[in-house]
Amino acid sequence: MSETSHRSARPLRADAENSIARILAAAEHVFAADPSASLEAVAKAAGVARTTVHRRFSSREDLLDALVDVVNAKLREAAAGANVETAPPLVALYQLTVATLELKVDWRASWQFVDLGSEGARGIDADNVAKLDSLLQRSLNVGLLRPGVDLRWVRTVYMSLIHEAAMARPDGESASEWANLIMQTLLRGVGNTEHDFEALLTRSTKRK
Amino acid sequence: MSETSHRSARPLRADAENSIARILAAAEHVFAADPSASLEAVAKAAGVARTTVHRRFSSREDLLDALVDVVNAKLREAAAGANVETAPPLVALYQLTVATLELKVDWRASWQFVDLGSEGARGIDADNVAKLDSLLQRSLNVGLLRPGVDLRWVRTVYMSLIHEAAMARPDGESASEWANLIMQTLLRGVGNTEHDFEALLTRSTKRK
DNA sequence: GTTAAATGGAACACTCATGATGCAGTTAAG
DNA sequence: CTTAACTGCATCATGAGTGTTCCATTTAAC
Repeated sequence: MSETSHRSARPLRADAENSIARILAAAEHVFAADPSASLEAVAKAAGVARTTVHRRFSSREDLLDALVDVVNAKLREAAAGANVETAPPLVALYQLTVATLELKVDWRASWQFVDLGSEGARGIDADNVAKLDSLLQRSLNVGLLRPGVDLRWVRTVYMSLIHEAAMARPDGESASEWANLIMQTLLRGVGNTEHDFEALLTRSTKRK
Repeated sequence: MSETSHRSARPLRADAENSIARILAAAEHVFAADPSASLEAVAKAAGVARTTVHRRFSSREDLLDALVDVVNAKLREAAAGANVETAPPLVALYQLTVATLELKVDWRASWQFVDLGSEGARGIDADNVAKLDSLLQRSLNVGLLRPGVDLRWVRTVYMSLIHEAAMARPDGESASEWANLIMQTLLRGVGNTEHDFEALLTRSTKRK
Protein backbone atom coordinates (compact mmCIF):
# COMPACT_ATOMS: atom_id res chain seq x y z
CA MET A 1 0.00 0.00 0.00
CA SER A 2 2.75 2.43 0.86
CA GLU A 3 5.53 0.90 -1.24
CA THR A 4 8.18 3.43 -2.05
CA SER A 5 8.64 3.85 -5.76
CA HIS A 6 12.40 3.57 -5.66
CA ARG A 7 12.60 -0.08 -4.87
CA SER A 8 10.98 -1.97 -7.68
CA ALA A 9 13.27 -0.65 -10.47
CA ARG A 10 16.76 -1.97 -10.86
CA PRO A 11 19.53 -0.82 -8.54
CA LEU A 12 20.13 2.87 -8.30
CA ARG A 13 23.56 4.30 -8.54
CA ALA A 14 25.30 4.84 -5.22
CA ASP A 15 24.96 8.48 -6.09
CA ALA A 16 21.23 8.38 -6.14
CA GLU A 17 20.88 6.29 -3.03
CA ASN A 18 22.94 8.86 -1.27
CA SER A 19 20.71 11.67 -2.44
CA ILE A 20 17.66 9.83 -1.24
CA ALA A 21 19.15 9.36 2.18
CA ARG A 22 20.15 13.00 2.42
CA ILE A 23 16.77 14.17 1.29
CA LEU A 24 14.98 12.01 3.81
CA ALA A 25 17.22 13.21 6.60
CA ALA A 26 16.79 16.80 5.54
CA ALA A 27 13.05 16.39 5.28
CA GLU A 28 12.91 15.08 8.80
CA HIS A 29 14.93 18.04 9.95
CA VAL A 30 13.02 20.68 8.08
CA PHE A 31 9.57 19.28 8.77
CA ALA A 32 10.42 19.18 12.44
CA ALA A 33 10.50 22.95 12.39
CA ASP A 34 7.57 23.34 10.00
CA PRO A 35 5.50 20.39 8.81
CA SER A 36 4.25 22.35 5.85
CA ALA A 37 7.63 23.57 4.70
CA SER A 38 8.18 23.65 0.96
CA LEU A 39 10.10 21.04 -0.93
CA GLU A 40 12.51 23.73 -1.89
CA ALA A 41 13.40 24.21 1.75
CA VAL A 42 13.97 20.50 2.02
CA ALA A 43 16.13 20.52 -1.08
CA LYS A 44 18.24 23.34 0.22
CA ALA A 45 18.70 21.62 3.55
CA ALA A 46 19.69 18.45 1.76
CA GLY A 47 22.15 20.31 -0.39
CA VAL A 48 20.52 19.26 -3.63
CA ALA A 49 18.51 20.98 -6.31
CA ARG A 50 14.77 21.08 -6.07
CA THR A 51 14.49 19.05 -9.25
CA THR A 52 16.47 16.26 -7.67
CA VAL A 53 14.01 15.97 -4.85
CA HIS A 54 11.38 15.74 -7.46
CA ARG A 55 13.23 13.14 -9.43
CA ARG A 56 13.43 10.88 -6.40
CA PHE A 57 9.98 11.52 -5.04
CA SER A 58 7.41 12.15 -7.67
CA SER A 59 5.25 14.18 -5.36
CA ARG A 60 5.11 15.61 -1.89
CA GLU A 61 2.85 12.75 -0.91
CA ASP A 62 5.49 10.36 -2.08
CA LEU A 63 8.12 11.94 0.12
CA LEU A 64 5.84 11.82 3.12
CA ASP A 65 5.08 8.19 2.44
CA ALA A 66 8.79 7.49 2.29
CA LEU A 67 9.28 9.17 5.65
CA VAL A 68 6.61 7.01 7.18
CA ASP A 69 8.24 3.98 5.60
CA VAL A 70 11.46 4.91 7.32
CA VAL A 71 9.70 5.01 10.63
CA ASN A 72 8.09 1.67 10.01
CA ALA A 73 11.38 0.13 9.04
CA LYS A 74 13.09 1.43 12.16
CA LEU A 75 10.16 0.26 14.19
CA ARG A 76 10.62 -3.21 12.79
CA GLU A 77 14.26 -3.14 13.82
CA ALA A 78 13.26 -1.96 17.26
CA ALA A 79 10.77 -4.77 17.63
CA ALA A 80 13.33 -7.31 16.52
CA GLY A 81 15.96 -5.90 18.86
CA ALA A 82 13.59 -6.08 21.78
CA ASN A 83 12.67 -9.69 21.11
CA VAL A 84 9.05 -8.79 21.40
CA GLU A 85 7.96 -12.29 20.52
CA THR A 86 10.19 -14.29 22.78
CA ALA A 87 11.34 -12.26 25.77
CA PRO A 88 9.22 -12.07 28.90
CA PRO A 89 6.51 -9.46 28.30
CA LEU A 90 7.73 -6.99 30.86
CA VAL A 91 11.26 -7.13 29.57
CA ALA A 92 10.20 -6.92 25.95
CA LEU A 93 7.90 -4.02 26.69
CA TYR A 94 10.62 -2.17 28.47
CA GLN A 95 13.15 -2.67 25.71
CA LEU A 96 10.66 -1.76 23.08
CA THR A 97 9.85 1.39 24.96
CA VAL A 98 13.46 2.47 25.09
CA ALA A 99 13.96 1.82 21.40
CA THR A 100 10.76 3.49 20.35
CA LEU A 101 11.55 6.47 22.49
CA GLU A 102 14.85 6.97 20.72
CA LEU A 103 13.13 6.55 17.41
CA LYS A 104 10.51 9.11 18.30
CA VAL A 105 13.11 11.65 19.21
CA ASP A 106 15.25 11.12 16.14
CA TRP A 107 12.30 11.09 13.78
CA ARG A 108 9.85 13.41 15.48
CA ALA A 109 8.66 15.07 12.33
CA SER A 110 8.12 11.91 10.38
CA TRP A 111 5.96 10.53 13.13
CA GLN A 112 3.67 13.47 12.61
CA PHE A 113 2.75 11.99 9.27
CA VAL A 114 1.91 8.67 10.84
CA ASP A 115 -1.75 9.28 11.44
CA LEU A 116 -2.55 6.55 13.84
CA GLY A 117 -6.16 7.50 14.15
CA SER A 118 -6.91 8.27 10.54
CA GLU A 119 -8.71 5.90 8.22
CA GLY A 120 -7.24 5.38 4.78
CA ALA A 121 -4.06 7.35 5.29
CA ARG A 122 -0.48 6.63 6.21
CA GLY A 123 -0.15 4.59 9.33
CA ILE A 124 1.93 2.11 11.22
CA ASP A 125 2.29 -1.02 9.13
CA ALA A 126 -0.02 -3.84 9.98
CA ASP A 127 2.77 -6.18 11.01
CA ASN A 128 4.19 -3.67 13.45
CA VAL A 129 0.81 -3.16 15.01
CA ALA A 130 0.28 -6.88 15.14
CA LYS A 131 3.57 -7.42 16.91
CA LEU A 132 2.73 -4.88 19.54
CA ASP A 133 -0.73 -6.29 19.96
CA SER A 134 0.51 -9.78 20.47
CA LEU A 135 3.01 -8.53 23.00
CA LEU A 136 0.22 -6.85 24.89
CA GLN A 137 -1.85 -9.99 24.65
CA ARG A 138 1.01 -11.96 26.14
CA SER A 139 1.34 -9.34 28.85
CA LEU A 140 -2.28 -9.85 29.68
CA ASN A 141 -1.97 -13.63 29.71
CA VAL A 142 0.99 -13.49 32.03
CA GLY A 143 -0.96 -11.35 34.43
CA LEU A 144 1.03 -8.22 33.86
CA LEU A 145 -2.01 -6.28 32.79
CA ARG A 146 -5.18 -5.97 34.78
CA PRO A 147 -7.61 -8.67 33.74
CA GLY A 148 -10.47 -7.31 31.71
CA VAL A 149 -8.74 -4.25 30.27
CA ASP A 150 -9.40 -3.33 26.69
CA LEU A 151 -6.18 -4.03 24.83
CA ARG A 152 -6.87 -1.40 22.22
CA TRP A 153 -7.10 1.13 24.99
CA VAL A 154 -3.85 -0.13 26.45
CA ARG A 155 -2.17 0.20 23.09
CA THR A 156 -3.50 3.69 22.65
CA VAL A 157 -2.38 4.77 26.08
CA TYR A 158 1.02 3.19 25.59
CA MET A 159 1.64 4.91 22.27
CA SER A 160 0.40 8.14 23.68
CA LEU A 161 2.69 7.99 26.69
CA ILE A 162 5.65 7.36 24.46
CA HIS A 163 4.65 10.30 22.35
CA GLU A 164 4.32 12.65 25.26
CA ALA A 165 7.53 11.49 26.83
CA ALA A 166 9.40 11.96 23.59
CA MET A 167 8.06 15.47 23.22
CA ALA A 168 8.70 16.44 26.81
CA ARG A 169 12.14 14.97 26.97
CA PRO A 170 14.89 17.57 26.96
CA ASP A 171 17.21 16.44 24.19
CA GLY A 172 19.86 14.04 25.19
CA GLU A 173 18.47 12.78 28.43
CA SER A 174 18.69 9.13 29.35
CA ALA A 175 16.07 7.20 27.43
CA SER A 176 15.98 4.43 29.99
CA GLU A 177 14.85 6.72 32.77
CA TRP A 178 12.04 7.99 30.63
CA ALA A 179 11.16 4.46 29.64
CA ASN A 180 10.91 3.69 33.29
CA LEU A 181 8.58 6.61 33.84
CA ILE A 182 6.44 5.42 30.96
CA MET A 183 6.23 1.89 32.27
CA GLN A 184 5.43 3.05 35.76
CA THR A 185 2.75 5.38 34.51
CA LEU A 186 1.29 2.80 32.18
CA LEU A 187 1.12 0.03 34.71
CA ARG A 188 0.59 1.83 37.98
CA GLY A 189 -0.64 5.24 36.96
CA VAL A 190 0.27 8.34 38.90
CA GLY A 191 -2.08 7.82 41.79
CA ASN A 192 -1.22 6.92 45.33
CA THR A 193 -1.68 3.19 45.49
CA GLU A 194 -2.66 3.30 49.12
CA HIS A 195 -6.09 4.63 48.26
CA ASP A 196 -9.13 2.78 47.13
CA PHE A 197 -10.06 4.77 44.07
CA GLU A 198 -12.72 2.42 42.91
CA ALA A 199 -14.86 3.13 45.92
CA LEU A 200 -14.17 6.83 45.83
CA LEU A 201 -14.94 7.12 42.16
CA THR A 202 -18.13 5.20 42.45
CA ARG A 203 -19.25 7.34 45.33
CA SER A 204 -18.59 10.58 43.52
CA THR A 205 -20.30 9.25 40.45
CA LYS A 206 -23.44 8.42 42.32
CA ARG A 207 -23.45 11.87 43.68
CA LYS A 208 -24.14 13.38 40.30
CA MET B 1 -2.41 37.98 23.54
CA SER B 2 -5.03 36.21 21.51
CA GLU B 3 -7.83 38.73 21.84
CA THR B 4 -10.26 38.44 19.00
CA SER B 5 -10.52 41.60 16.99
CA HIS B 6 -14.28 41.73 17.05
CA ARG B 7 -14.70 42.54 20.68
CA SER B 8 -13.03 45.86 21.24
CA ALA B 9 -15.21 47.83 18.80
CA ARG B 10 -18.71 48.76 19.75
CA PRO B 11 -21.50 46.20 19.69
CA LEU B 12 -22.04 44.36 16.46
CA ARG B 13 -25.44 44.02 14.94
CA ALA B 14 -27.25 40.81 15.88
CA ASP B 15 -26.80 39.97 12.25
CA ALA B 16 -23.07 39.98 12.46
CA GLU B 17 -22.86 38.13 15.73
CA ASN B 18 -24.91 35.45 14.14
CA SER B 19 -22.59 35.20 11.18
CA ILE B 20 -19.63 34.90 13.46
CA ALA B 21 -21.22 32.08 15.36
CA ARG B 22 -22.14 30.25 12.17
CA ILE B 23 -18.69 30.68 10.75
CA LEU B 24 -17.05 29.38 13.88
CA ALA B 25 -19.33 26.37 13.97
CA ALA B 26 -18.78 25.70 10.29
CA ALA B 27 -15.04 26.07 10.68
CA GLU B 28 -15.04 23.51 13.44
CA HIS B 29 -17.01 21.18 11.23
CA VAL B 30 -14.97 21.64 8.09
CA PHE B 31 -11.59 21.60 9.78
CA ALA B 32 -12.54 18.38 11.49
CA ALA B 33 -12.51 16.74 8.10
CA ASP B 34 -9.52 18.67 6.77
CA PRO B 35 -7.50 21.02 8.96
CA SER B 36 -6.09 22.78 5.94
CA ALA B 37 -9.39 23.32 4.21
CA SER B 38 -9.83 26.64 2.47
CA LEU B 39 -11.78 29.52 3.88
CA GLU B 40 -14.08 29.19 0.94
CA ALA B 41 -15.06 25.74 2.10
CA VAL B 42 -15.76 27.18 5.53
CA ALA B 43 -17.81 29.96 4.03
CA LYS B 44 -19.88 27.56 2.00
CA ALA B 45 -20.49 25.36 5.01
CA ALA B 46 -21.51 28.38 7.01
CA GLY B 47 -23.86 29.52 4.29
CA VAL B 48 -22.16 32.87 3.86
CA ALA B 49 -20.04 34.46 1.21
CA ARG B 50 -16.31 34.13 1.37
CA THR B 51 -15.96 37.86 1.76
CA THR B 52 -18.06 37.75 4.87
CA VAL B 53 -15.70 35.33 6.48
CA HIS B 54 -13.01 37.75 5.60
CA ARG B 55 -14.88 40.67 7.00
CA ARG B 56 -15.23 38.95 10.35
CA PHE B 57 -11.82 37.44 10.53
CA SER B 58 -9.14 39.48 8.92
CA SER B 59 -7.00 36.48 8.20
CA ARG B 60 -6.92 32.74 8.47
CA GLU B 61 -4.77 33.11 11.55
CA ASP B 62 -7.45 35.26 13.06
CA LEU B 63 -10.08 32.62 12.54
CA LEU B 64 -7.89 29.96 14.07
CA ASP B 65 -7.21 32.19 17.03
CA ALA B 66 -10.92 32.67 17.45
CA LEU B 67 -11.49 28.93 17.44
CA VAL B 68 -8.91 28.50 20.14
CA ASP B 69 -10.55 31.29 22.08
CA VAL B 70 -13.81 29.39 21.91
CA VAL B 71 -12.14 26.34 23.36
CA ASN B 72 -10.60 28.38 26.12
CA ALA B 73 -13.89 30.00 26.95
CA LYS B 74 -15.67 26.66 27.13
CA LEU B 75 -12.82 25.33 29.18
CA ARG B 76 -13.32 28.15 31.63
CA GLU B 77 -16.98 27.25 31.91
CA ALA B 78 -16.06 23.63 32.44
CA ALA B 79 -13.65 24.53 35.19
CA ALA B 80 -16.23 26.69 36.88
CA GLY B 81 -18.90 24.04 36.56
CA ALA B 82 -16.62 21.46 38.11
CA ASN B 83 -15.77 23.65 41.08
CA VAL B 84 -12.13 22.93 40.52
CA GLU B 85 -11.09 25.27 43.27
CA THR B 86 -13.44 24.19 45.99
CA ALA B 87 -14.62 20.63 45.49
CA PRO B 88 -12.59 17.71 46.82
CA PRO B 89 -9.82 17.03 44.30
CA LEU B 90 -11.07 13.65 43.18
CA VAL B 91 -14.57 14.93 42.61
CA ALA B 92 -13.39 18.06 40.85
CA LEU B 93 -11.06 16.06 38.66
CA TYR B 94 -13.79 13.69 37.72
CA GLN B 95 -16.25 16.41 36.85
CA LEU B 96 -13.64 18.32 34.94
CA THR B 97 -12.84 15.20 32.99
CA VAL B 98 -16.42 14.67 31.97
CA ALA B 99 -16.82 18.27 30.88
CA THR B 100 -13.55 18.39 29.02
CA LEU B 101 -14.35 15.16 27.30
CA GLU B 102 -17.56 16.58 25.94
CA LEU B 103 -15.74 19.68 24.91
CA LYS B 104 -13.11 17.69 23.09
CA VAL B 105 -15.67 15.78 21.15
CA ASP B 106 -17.71 18.80 20.17
CA TRP B 107 -14.69 20.85 19.24
CA ARG B 108 -12.23 18.25 18.03
CA ALA B 109 -10.91 20.31 15.17
CA SER B 110 -10.39 23.47 17.15
CA TRP B 111 -8.36 21.59 19.68
CA GLN B 112 -5.97 20.70 16.91
CA PHE B 113 -4.98 24.33 16.79
CA VAL B 114 -4.29 24.40 20.47
CA ASP B 115 -0.63 23.51 20.32
CA LEU B 116 0.05 22.60 23.86
CA GLY B 117 3.67 21.80 23.27
CA SER B 118 4.55 24.67 21.01
CA GLU B 119 6.34 27.74 22.20
CA GLY B 120 4.97 31.09 21.07
CA ALA B 121 1.81 29.84 19.38
CA ARG B 122 -1.81 29.39 20.29
CA GLY B 123 -2.27 27.52 23.49
CA ILE B 124 -4.47 26.99 26.48
CA ASP B 125 -4.83 30.26 28.32
CA ALA B 126 -2.61 30.74 31.31
CA ASP B 127 -5.49 30.93 33.77
CA ASN B 128 -6.92 27.63 32.58
CA VAL B 129 -3.59 25.96 32.91
CA ALA B 130 -3.14 27.51 36.32
CA LYS B 131 -6.50 26.23 37.50
CA LEU B 132 -5.68 22.72 36.41
CA ASP B 133 -2.26 22.93 37.96
CA SER B 134 -3.59 24.06 41.27
CA LEU B 135 -6.14 21.29 41.19
CA LEU B 136 -3.39 18.79 40.63
CA GLN B 137 -1.37 20.38 43.40
CA ARG B 138 -4.33 19.98 45.73
CA SER B 139 -4.67 16.39 44.60
CA LEU B 140 -1.08 15.82 45.54
CA ASN B 141 -1.48 17.48 48.91
CA VAL B 142 -4.51 15.40 49.74
CA GLY B 143 -2.59 12.26 48.97
CA LEU B 144 -4.50 11.41 45.86
CA LEU B 145 -1.37 11.44 43.73
CA ARG B 146 1.72 9.46 44.43
CA PRO B 147 4.14 11.54 46.47
CA GLY B 148 7.09 12.69 44.44
CA VAL B 149 5.46 12.65 41.02
CA ASP B 150 6.26 15.43 38.59
CA LEU B 151 3.09 17.46 38.31
CA ARG B 152 3.91 18.58 34.79
CA TRP B 153 4.09 14.97 33.79
CA VAL B 154 0.78 14.30 35.46
CA ARG B 155 -0.78 17.18 33.61
CA THR B 156 0.63 15.98 30.34
CA VAL B 157 -0.59 12.46 30.87
CA TYR B 158 -3.99 13.67 31.95
CA MET B 159 -4.47 15.87 28.90
CA SER B 160 -3.20 13.13 26.69
CA LEU B 161 -5.59 10.56 28.09
CA ILE B 162 -8.50 12.89 27.57
CA HIS B 163 -7.37 13.44 24.03
CA GLU B 164 -7.08 9.77 23.25
CA ALA B 165 -10.37 8.97 24.87
CA ALA B 166 -12.13 11.67 22.93
CA MET B 167 -10.70 10.39 19.68
CA ALA B 168 -11.43 6.77 20.42
CA ARG B 169 -14.92 7.34 21.67
CA PRO B 170 -17.60 6.25 19.25
CA ASP B 171 -19.85 9.28 18.91
CA GLY B 172 -22.58 9.54 21.44
CA GLU B 173 -21.31 7.17 24.07
CA SER B 174 -21.63 7.98 27.72
CA ALA B 175 -19.02 10.50 28.69
CA SER B 176 -19.05 9.46 32.30
CA GLU B 177 -17.95 5.92 31.55
CA TRP B 178 -15.05 7.21 29.56
CA ALA B 179 -14.25 9.67 32.30
CA ASN B 180 -14.11 6.76 34.64
CA LEU B 181 -11.74 4.93 32.35
CA ILE B 182 -9.53 7.98 32.18
CA MET B 183 -9.44 8.38 35.94
CA GLN B 184 -8.73 4.74 36.49
CA THR B 185 -5.96 4.76 33.94
CA LEU B 186 -4.50 7.97 35.23
CA LEU B 187 -4.46 6.95 38.86
CA ARG B 188 -4.00 3.21 38.74
CA GLY B 189 -2.65 2.55 35.27
CA VAL B 190 -3.57 -0.53 33.33
CA GLY B 191 -1.32 -2.94 35.15
CA ASN B 192 -2.30 -5.67 37.52
CA THR B 193 -1.91 -4.14 40.95
CA GLU B 194 -1.04 -7.46 42.49
CA HIS B 195 2.43 -7.35 41.02
CA ASP B 196 5.46 -5.54 42.28
CA PHE B 197 6.56 -3.75 39.15
CA GLU B 198 9.18 -1.68 40.80
CA ALA B 199 11.24 -4.71 41.59
CA LEU B 200 10.63 -6.30 38.24
CA LEU B 201 11.52 -3.19 36.36
CA THR B 202 14.67 -2.64 38.30
CA ARG B 203 15.74 -6.18 37.72
CA SER B 204 15.17 -6.06 33.99
CA THR B 205 16.97 -2.75 33.81
CA LYS B 206 20.04 -4.13 35.49
CA ARG B 207 20.07 -6.91 32.99
CA LYS B 208 20.88 -4.61 30.14
C1' DG C 1 37.90 5.17 -20.97
C1' DT C 2 33.43 4.67 -22.44
C1' DT C 3 28.70 4.83 -21.26
C1' DA C 4 24.66 5.52 -18.92
C1' DA C 5 23.01 7.55 -14.90
C1' DA C 6 22.54 11.44 -12.02
C1' DT C 7 22.74 16.26 -11.04
C1' DG C 8 22.06 21.41 -11.21
C1' DG C 9 19.87 25.19 -13.05
C1' DA C 10 16.72 27.81 -15.61
C1' DA C 11 12.33 28.20 -17.51
C1' DC C 12 7.43 27.37 -17.84
C1' DA C 13 2.58 26.25 -16.88
C1' DC C 14 -0.70 25.49 -13.62
C1' DT C 15 -3.44 25.53 -9.57
C1' DC C 16 -5.01 27.33 -5.42
C1' DA C 17 -5.60 30.15 -1.32
C1' DT C 18 -5.40 34.59 0.29
C1' DG C 19 -6.60 39.19 0.80
C1' DA C 20 -8.58 43.61 -1.13
C1' DT C 21 -12.10 46.56 -3.41
C1' DG C 22 -16.38 48.35 -4.97
C1' DC C 23 -21.19 48.38 -5.21
C1' DA C 24 -25.99 47.25 -5.13
C1' DG C 25 -29.37 45.18 -2.31
C1' DT C 26 -31.06 43.67 2.24
C1' DT C 27 -31.85 44.04 7.07
C1' DA C 28 -31.39 45.20 11.96
C1' DA C 29 -31.86 49.13 15.20
C1' DG C 30 -33.22 53.59 16.86
C1' DC D 1 -39.18 55.06 8.64
C1' DT D 2 -34.78 56.27 8.15
C1' DT D 3 -30.11 55.21 8.63
C1' DA D 4 -26.13 52.74 9.16
C1' DA D 5 -24.59 48.21 9.24
C1' DC D 6 -24.23 44.01 6.99
C1' DT D 7 -24.25 40.83 3.14
C1' DG D 8 -23.58 38.83 -1.47
C1' DC D 9 -21.26 38.92 -5.66
C1' DA D 10 -18.08 39.88 -9.07
C1' DT D 11 -13.43 41.17 -9.83
C1' DC D 12 -8.56 41.68 -9.38
C1' DA D 13 -3.89 41.27 -7.60
C1' DT D 14 -0.62 38.56 -5.55
C1' DG D 15 2.20 34.96 -3.91
C1' DA D 16 3.51 30.38 -3.18
C1' DG D 17 4.06 25.69 -4.05
C1' DT D 18 3.92 22.04 -7.33
C1' DG D 19 5.20 19.49 -11.09
C1' DT D 20 7.42 19.27 -15.82
C1' DT D 21 10.86 19.83 -19.38
C1' DC D 22 15.29 20.63 -21.43
C1' DC D 23 20.14 20.70 -21.53
C1' DA D 24 24.90 21.09 -20.23
C1' DT D 25 27.89 18.98 -16.90
C1' DT D 26 29.57 15.83 -13.59
C1' DT D 27 30.21 11.26 -11.87
C1' DA D 28 29.63 6.38 -10.82
C1' DA D 29 30.00 1.79 -12.82
C1' DC D 30 31.76 -1.85 -15.82
